[in-house]
This record gives sequence, structure tokens and C-alpha cells, in this order.
Amino acid sequence: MRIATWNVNSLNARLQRVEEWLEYAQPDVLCMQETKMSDEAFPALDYAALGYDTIHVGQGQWNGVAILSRVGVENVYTNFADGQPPDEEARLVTADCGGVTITCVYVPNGRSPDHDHFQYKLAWLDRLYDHLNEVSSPDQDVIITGDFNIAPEDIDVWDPKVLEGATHGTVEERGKLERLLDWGLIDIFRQCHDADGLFSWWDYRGGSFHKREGMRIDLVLGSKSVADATRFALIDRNARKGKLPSDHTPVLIDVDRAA
DNA sequence: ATGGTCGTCCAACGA
Repeated sequence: MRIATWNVNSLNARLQRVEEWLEYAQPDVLCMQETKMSDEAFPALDYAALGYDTIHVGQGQWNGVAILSRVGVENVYTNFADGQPPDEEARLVTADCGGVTITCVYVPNGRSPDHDHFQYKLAWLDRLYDHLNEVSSPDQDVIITGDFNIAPEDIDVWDPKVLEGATHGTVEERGKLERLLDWGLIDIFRQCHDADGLFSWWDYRGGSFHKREGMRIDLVLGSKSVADATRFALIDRNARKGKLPSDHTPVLIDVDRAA
């Protein structure tokens, strides 16, 4: 079973790139973030024609997450299941796909460490922890994947100096991520690759992609059973090349399963 | 050689 995540930075702007990628990468599940689209505009029929069931959680021009699956979509949650008032932004969707409880997340960016949005980000990550406990347990097949807007370690950034005074690598953010890992999750790409310089996002500005100046902020976290069954993990840099790319590129894993 | 912000929508602002 092949599971992928991709922040598409506007699905409308990326329709063709996504369809091309589905056809050659053949994921069984694709989690998308930043669709920036209403549910009415989501091209569910186009994906159905390619064999995918879909669930989209959109709010119009900002945020928006989706799961495409050709191994089923069951037990859907379109917001936190922590019993608190729903998050007003479309940043989370959970579904069981092929026996795996998959949560697709678009973690708030944080903007800057002294911004209110940074506190929203930290609180959001605590809610994600509670959500995971509500919808799953670490002894099951669990995946949480998406744009975390956190670089787990300094080797996940082209130059750690850019993290000074900025978001994405603070002690607070990494602490929240560590808490998720301590729940019983493994950073599957990092389990498969120990090299530095392996990134999933590059700024559009200044030719960052060609200078290899990026960050690994798109993560696939899996429970132990998923991690043990993973054959390999890959960042598809090719999807960041060519015409009209997203600033993020897909990350995928292959897991040994019946599907 | 490659590519030089982009996407939301027309003014900035978010990423």
C-alpha cells in the first residue's frame, strides 16, 4: 500500500500536476493540504474516474485538506474529535483507508514566535494529540501525515541559522512533535534515510529549489506496526520541477499490506 | 544550463 502526502498550494492551480502525479506515482492514498477550495468546487468526479474515493474539508480560499483513497474511506472525521469546539479552519481530516487510520493535517504555520498565530499552532498540536487518542491507539495501524510546518531536527533545514528567531524549529514546536512521537509514532522518512539535505519544501523565492535550500516539514508519522511494515520512503523531487509546481513536493511510503 | 515568488484575487497579505 502506497501512501503519500502533498501540500499542493491551491488545488485549482495544481489540478493538472496532481492528476499527472496520480497517474505515474499510483498512490493508494494521497493526503493533500492547502487545497484552498470550497467543497462544492472539489473535483470529486474526476478523482472517482481515476479510481479514488475522496473526502474534502474545505473552507474556500484558504487552508483545506483532502484524502484520496482507492482502498476505501470509512469512519471519517472532518475536525478534532476532542470534544472541544471545532477548529474554525479546515486543517484536519481522518479516515480509515485499507485498515489504516489516516489523519491528514495542515498544521498552522505560526508566522513568528511572538505572534498570536504561534500560540494557535502550539495549541493546535495539543488538540491533535487528544484527537489521536480519541480516534486510534498506538497498537493499531495509524498514520498521521501532512504539512507539519516543523523541521524535526537541524538536519531537516538547509541552514539552521534560518531557524534563529523564527518558527519551524523552536523548542516549543519540536516539543509538541516529540510528544506525538512519544505517543507511539515514528518519523518514517527519517527511519529510512539518515542523510541531511533531504527536503520536501523550497521557497519560491530566490531559486531556493535549485540552490537546494529547503526544509523537510512534510512528515509521515506511523505507529510501530506501520513503521515495521514500511519497505521504503521517498521524497519525489521531480514534482517540484517543471511548470507550475507547488512549493512542496510529495512524500510517499510503501507499506507491506494486502492492499 | 536553469530560472529568476506564487496564490488569494486586484491590494496586500500569507506562506
